[in-house]
Amino acid sequence: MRPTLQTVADAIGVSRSTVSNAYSRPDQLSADLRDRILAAAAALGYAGPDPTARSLRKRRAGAIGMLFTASLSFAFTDPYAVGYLRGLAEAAEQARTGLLLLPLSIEDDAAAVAAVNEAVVDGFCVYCMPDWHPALDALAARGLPVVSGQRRSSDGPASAFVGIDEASATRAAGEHLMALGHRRVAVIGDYLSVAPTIGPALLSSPADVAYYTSRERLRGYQSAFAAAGVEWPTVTTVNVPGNCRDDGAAAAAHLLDRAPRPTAIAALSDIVALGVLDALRARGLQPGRDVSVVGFDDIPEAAAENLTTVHQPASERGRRSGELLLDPPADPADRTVVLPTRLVVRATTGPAPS
Amino acid sequence: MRPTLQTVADAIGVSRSTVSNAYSRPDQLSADLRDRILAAAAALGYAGPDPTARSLRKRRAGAIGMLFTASLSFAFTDPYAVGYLRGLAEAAEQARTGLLLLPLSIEDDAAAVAAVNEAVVDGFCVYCMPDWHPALDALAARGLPVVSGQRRSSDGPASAFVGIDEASATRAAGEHLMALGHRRVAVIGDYLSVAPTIGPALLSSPADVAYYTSRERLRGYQSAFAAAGVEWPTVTTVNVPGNCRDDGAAAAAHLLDRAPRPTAIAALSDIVALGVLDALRARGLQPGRDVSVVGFDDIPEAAAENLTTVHQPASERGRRSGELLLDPPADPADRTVVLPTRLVVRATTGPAPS
DNA sequence: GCGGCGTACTGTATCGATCCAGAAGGGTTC
DNA sequence: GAACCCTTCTGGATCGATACAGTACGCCGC
Repeated sequence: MRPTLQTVADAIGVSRSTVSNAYSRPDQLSADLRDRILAAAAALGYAGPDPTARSLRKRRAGAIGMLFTASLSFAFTDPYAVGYLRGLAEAAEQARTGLLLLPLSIEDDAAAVAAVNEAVVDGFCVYCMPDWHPALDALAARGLPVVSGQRRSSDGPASAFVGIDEASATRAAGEHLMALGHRRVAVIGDYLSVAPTIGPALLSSPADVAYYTSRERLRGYQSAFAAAGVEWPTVTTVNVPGNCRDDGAAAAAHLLDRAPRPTAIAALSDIVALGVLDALRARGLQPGRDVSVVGFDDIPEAAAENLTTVHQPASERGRRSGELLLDPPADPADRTVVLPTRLVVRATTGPAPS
Repeated sequence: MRPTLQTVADAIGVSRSTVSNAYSRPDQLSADLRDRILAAAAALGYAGPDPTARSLRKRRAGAIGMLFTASLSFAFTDPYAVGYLRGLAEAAEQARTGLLLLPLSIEDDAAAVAAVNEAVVDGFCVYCMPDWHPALDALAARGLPVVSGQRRSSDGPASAFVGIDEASATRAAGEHLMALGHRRVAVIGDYLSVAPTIGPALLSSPADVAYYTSRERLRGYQSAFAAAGVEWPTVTTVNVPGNCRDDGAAAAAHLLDRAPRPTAIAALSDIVALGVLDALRARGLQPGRDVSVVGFDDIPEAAAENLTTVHQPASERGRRSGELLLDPPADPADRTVVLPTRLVVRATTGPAPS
């Protein structure tokens, strides 16, 4: 049997509490006794207080949980998500806190709920989860502090927000397209339709989208387009099941292989936008001349491929989220952080072809 | 006060055990009673059994710990590490297990040890840690299963290995350089000298390096060079404090700004090799013609920049590590997995200039 | 009518620590 | 030398659950 505090205590004839103090409160006992205790512990192969038991008694887990888009492994394929994670990890590291990534299998909601309920953490960060996901309800039920990047009507008072103004970010991008004279436009994004398939989303309104980030970004485009007289029903929306390059290319095919093709394509993420660029090149079309393309996020690859996009501070978003979670400000007003975004115009947007 | 099992039990006059069974073993009580219990729990705001207490009693944490190079946030800047993490996350997800990233501050060893001792996990994965790091001793003391990518003399019997044959991987790369006629060669890597500074490492032998991965990779180069008559003392070694592009460029400067400069530079990672390429370009030198450069890892950027490198399967390494940790094979022989590597010759190596 | 059996639920022990009120002992103060 | 303090250590209560042996009871067979 593995040794416990009691084992060590018995070995040298002191009380359990004293051994505990030897580890956790060295000022509570003489240096001499402490040395003897640690020596005895080493001899017995006792590695120090059991973290689980300690967590139970201290009511502190020493870790924060991270709830991520769909599949956990997927998070590591998106450079933007990696940037966010880096920031979050920085904050956790600073506070000497672990970072628990939760397995959220997309097919199995019950497993996701179980993951939330079994997580030994002091709080949660939520990032890019569809609004309807049952894990979010489970999370609210646990009553732990939550920092989210998406507002949700049912958010409790313990919930904080760190994010950007998604709608005004895409409004700027939309105005850019309108100013260039584009009138036949399309938008590609994930969670636009319920079914996880590549194809037209047939959205009567952005409000129908059940995923905060996509919904808000669509709203921004909608208002920019409307201001230039381009009404929503004339805008083609295409859904992608995953936020990845291949899906972006496949979705673009739906738009490019029909006439008349749109003169501008707005993707709700850079990864998807890069896929659109692939599709253009495959058809001998030049981005920015034949078809304009806008992304979102400004990941490193976007600069490398000269993609016009909306910049948002990925790692800072993660870092601020972590800080807010680990050290919540007393004033509720400080629990909402809106970070700045900016339109980065590069080579993939240009005047609409006449 | 937050409700507990007892609160719910008292509310409807059953025992604590029965409420526990309602959640964990539904077959142990009538469906009717179970419904009443869950209803009462919902009314009281009880979100289900406390994960910490459950972990203590069940002797299972439901998470695996990850010990990473130096700083946690740093891990997310290296595409190879991200690939490894993706694989590990995949395995964890499959097993419905969380992934706890531990904060290993590089300046503060005591904090790192504390992080290991306080981690509520069922096992650990170790990746890219210097051999001497005290956290590794703390880890061994905890007696939990460990899967490591580096062999260490003090590894316990519970320890498994998933990795590559580092030395033979670099031997292949070294032979490639020798076959191209290079005789004045240099190696850049991290942990080559004790001090975390950019500069010559002054290594009398690879055996002096206290970091498994770098040591083995150097050994491979040493043997390839020696076979071609290039003795170790004539090889220049340069240390980089961090595994990043800028450090690689700065280290290359030490080699390129003196005469005679080496005709080939081997970097122990792609990230550093890409920095070397930057330094070459900054001096108007052409990689593969004026100076040959070899990397290690074969990250996506390596292909994009046509870097000759050694491919190793990043995410598979992570995935196999996770699988081995979560489902340890009975036969100790199966606890060692050596994955294949392969030299990928691209444009940054060429015949030695005469 | 009684043993045997299965189902539904109870109650105590236990997981491995920390908290905290209090006791023992030595030294200081007046 | 009584009162007081400080340091050092103790022991019972507690954190919130699960394990497991045991009880109560209905039902079946004979």
